[in-house]
Amino acid sequence: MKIEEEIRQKPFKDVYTKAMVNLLYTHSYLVSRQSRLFKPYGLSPEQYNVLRILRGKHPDPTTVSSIQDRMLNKMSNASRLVEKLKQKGMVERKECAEDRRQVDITITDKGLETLSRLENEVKLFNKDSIQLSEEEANQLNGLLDKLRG
Amino acid sequence: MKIEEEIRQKPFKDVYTKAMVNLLYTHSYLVSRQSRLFKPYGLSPEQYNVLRILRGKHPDPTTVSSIQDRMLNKMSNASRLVEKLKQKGMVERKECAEDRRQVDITITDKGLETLSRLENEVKLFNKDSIQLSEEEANQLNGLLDKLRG
DNA sequence: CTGTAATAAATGTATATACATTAAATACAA
DNA sequence: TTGTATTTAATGTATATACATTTATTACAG
Repeated sequence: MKIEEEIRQKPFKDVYTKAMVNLLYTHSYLVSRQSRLFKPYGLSPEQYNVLRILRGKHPDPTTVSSIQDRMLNKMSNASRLVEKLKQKGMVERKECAEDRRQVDITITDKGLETLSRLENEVKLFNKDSIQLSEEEANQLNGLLDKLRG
Repeated sequence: MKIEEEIRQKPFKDVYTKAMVNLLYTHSYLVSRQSRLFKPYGLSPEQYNVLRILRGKHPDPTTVSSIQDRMLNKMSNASRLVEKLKQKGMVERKECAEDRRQVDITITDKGLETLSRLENEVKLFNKDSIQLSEEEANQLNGLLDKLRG
């Protein structure tokens, strides 16, 4: 459905304002769905993302600041997200030997199992949530990459 | 920059997962910028959006549920956002005569003035934040509308 | 070496999202 | 008309974002 109908608004005067609103609205649509997907696993979308970052380095650890760097939301708070995951037994934390300011985070077996149980479901979910052909999805990726300048 | 570089990740195996991550990342990029834009005016991005909804109906009032309906984030909480705007003197609240369950919200002169001071700046901001040609921005809007099914 | 700057992580606070529950008013079927 | 269901708004709680500040450690200029 066109964005103007979805939020019951009169047509936008300029295409950039419309694109901004459209991006915000589409994001909300996707994240609401994601929350429902992850809920049965006791994870939020951001916690899931942190687990994926950690799996990418496993069995090597990742420092908190390196997690922050790779997070989708740069303004988020890796320190607190890691704490939540630790409470769930999905990550381990230990002081970094070479630089005692840093903290090494490693994903646990439980974390890896949770990711693996989610893997297929997430893949289907992503395809199902994005009602585009592969070619259109590629186009979208190109436009988003360009958009950010 | 390509999304894989921005979050230092290996290439995505499927285009839908890449599009999902790209949308989440681009949203975060835009909202972080928006927060900085609105901050000097004492508004959050969502509060600004609610003010715009109210201006669309002004001088008629809008009920809380109608605001909720038009919000970009359907899971948000119009009731609490209205309360914040009321504390800033930008909206008025009064019981609806025909249906006493409902509450009529009206934007105040102060709210209208704030929007009007922001108008040009926001327009420039949107164009500046979305580094696309008009044609590309139209394409993006089409893809986002289609994506949501 | 010493002191200052820079860096890493944690923490504090305000706002917002996600979702469940409650309270009041209204609609509507029996 | 009465009782049940529905609707509207408010509220409670957990999580996350945005940003400032603090604390500990390391880097590095003098």
